[in-house]
Amino acid sequence: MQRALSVSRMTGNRSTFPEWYQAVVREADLAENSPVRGMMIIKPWGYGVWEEIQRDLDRRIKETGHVNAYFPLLIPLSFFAKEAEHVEGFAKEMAVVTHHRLRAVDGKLEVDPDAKLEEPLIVRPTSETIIADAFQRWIKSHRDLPLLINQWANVVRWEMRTRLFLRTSEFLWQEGHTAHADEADARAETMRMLEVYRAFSEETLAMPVIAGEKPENERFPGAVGTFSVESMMQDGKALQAATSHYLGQNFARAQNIRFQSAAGELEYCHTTSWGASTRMIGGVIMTHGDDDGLRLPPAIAPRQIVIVPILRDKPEDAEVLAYGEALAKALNALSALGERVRALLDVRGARSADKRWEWVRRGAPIIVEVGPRDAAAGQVTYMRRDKLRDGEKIASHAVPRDTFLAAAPGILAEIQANLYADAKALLDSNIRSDITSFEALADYFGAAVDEDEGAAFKGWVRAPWSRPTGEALEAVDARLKALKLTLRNIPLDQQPITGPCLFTGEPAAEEVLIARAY
RNA sequence: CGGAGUGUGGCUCAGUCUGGUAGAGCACCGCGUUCGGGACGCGGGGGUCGCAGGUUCGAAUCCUGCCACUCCGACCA
Repeated sequence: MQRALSVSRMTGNRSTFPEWYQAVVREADLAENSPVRGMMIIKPWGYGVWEEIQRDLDRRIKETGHVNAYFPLLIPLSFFAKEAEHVEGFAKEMAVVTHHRLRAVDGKLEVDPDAKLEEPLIVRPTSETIIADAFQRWIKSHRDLPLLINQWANVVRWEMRTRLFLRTSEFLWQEGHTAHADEADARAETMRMLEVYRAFSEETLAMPVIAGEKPENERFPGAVGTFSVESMMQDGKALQAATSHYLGQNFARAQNIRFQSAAGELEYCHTTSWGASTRMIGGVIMTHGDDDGLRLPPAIAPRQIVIVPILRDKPEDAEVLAYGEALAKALNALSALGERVRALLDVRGARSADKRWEWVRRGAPIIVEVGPRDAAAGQVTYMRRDKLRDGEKIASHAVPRDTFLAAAPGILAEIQANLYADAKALLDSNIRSDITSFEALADYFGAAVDEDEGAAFKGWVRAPWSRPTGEALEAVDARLKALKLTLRNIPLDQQPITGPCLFTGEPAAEEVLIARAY
């Protein structure tokens, strides 16, 4: 039997995992590269997934008291200079607009030197500075606080090396920006949104994560504290799925965001920012995909149930189509996972077998076939994308139509839960906390760092450490880098410390998560 | 920006070493037989062989330069 993908993700050869990933993106019709280097075209099925992600995450953001607004795409260069670490962190990847007009010379367009901008404009890599500028004007009194704003937008970061969804020069995201009267309130906000991301990742994306604080060398430029949710991909590498930052008063001081307190004093606000992007789609692919293509959690599947009619260019086709239409209508009237079921009757003129496999590759959670026999018997034949195969055989189930209608919402919920359980099992069984020395760490991940090193799957390590800072932390980072490892985060959910610091031998303060990362 | 590799119909590639009328499979279009587990037959459409120069009677093939893409690093959501 021919398989959906020409490459398998689990061949034991590490270099094929990226190939498998690319094959899924292509075969599932999610996105493709564009004429502009590093910028992707998100195709309708991929964008449909993003719309479901937006819808669910937007609801969670609003339920926690935030409102949406929109700020400009272009930011005056001088705004970035106001926060030293911030500009330093983004300087190397900013796209700059310097002119506002072209002119035609000998039939060719060129930049008009007379149209040079007084001040260059930056295509936003993130919007802290332009939003801070607005906050500075909006906030006068403690009664204006907290100010809780979210923006859905695109941003541009001129990346050297890009990968569809995981790292593109332009990406779509939401960025939350809030201002508070004091540190405690701002820190509570930072943690509240981290929890929103945790819940969203696990409940909606079916992607288990470990939430924690980033070590200081991994902080967002300009932040006092950065927190992340980290997810384990099927090759064992970690993906930072979302981040939440406590910015202290850094941006408030840089851009003069002040309020008059109840006591009449002028005080600087404490601000936060937090974001999640189209990268999460890459995470979903690498968490749930298999050798037949994508498997979508029902919560974010643009179509949760796809009905493929078995047609034969015969009079009985009309009956099959009518049967299918009625079934789609009945399914769309149901609710599952807290919202309306999204079902589709695929009436395109392609062969049934081709359509069926296309939906398998795209990851539709339930694929239903209705043919003359089903129509006559009042039944449906369906297959579940989470359990597509029984060995080499496709596992399909024929049940009475009413039975299926009654069961469908439950099956969708079960698929959602199954995908999560599988990913959770991978995560839980691949975090080692029995590594007690740096040598053992190097041993586990393999001292060799050449090309063909990673034959075996390597998970993550939780290890005690003394939370070094400054140069001591840089030294730790350098030692890890030699092993292609990074500090992911310091899990909020700490386990008992098992020994001294893995790096310094000093008494350990807490556990840190170590992994190879995207 | 470094290292490696690849550029030939939409896709995957052969052909390049050894210069001599541009090919295959898949996909696409038409007709027919099929269709309930990734169909088959017959017929068709589609490529200035990444770009620019050079060598040659003749270049996908040899030479020079450039460009793009992929993978691996550095950077990062």
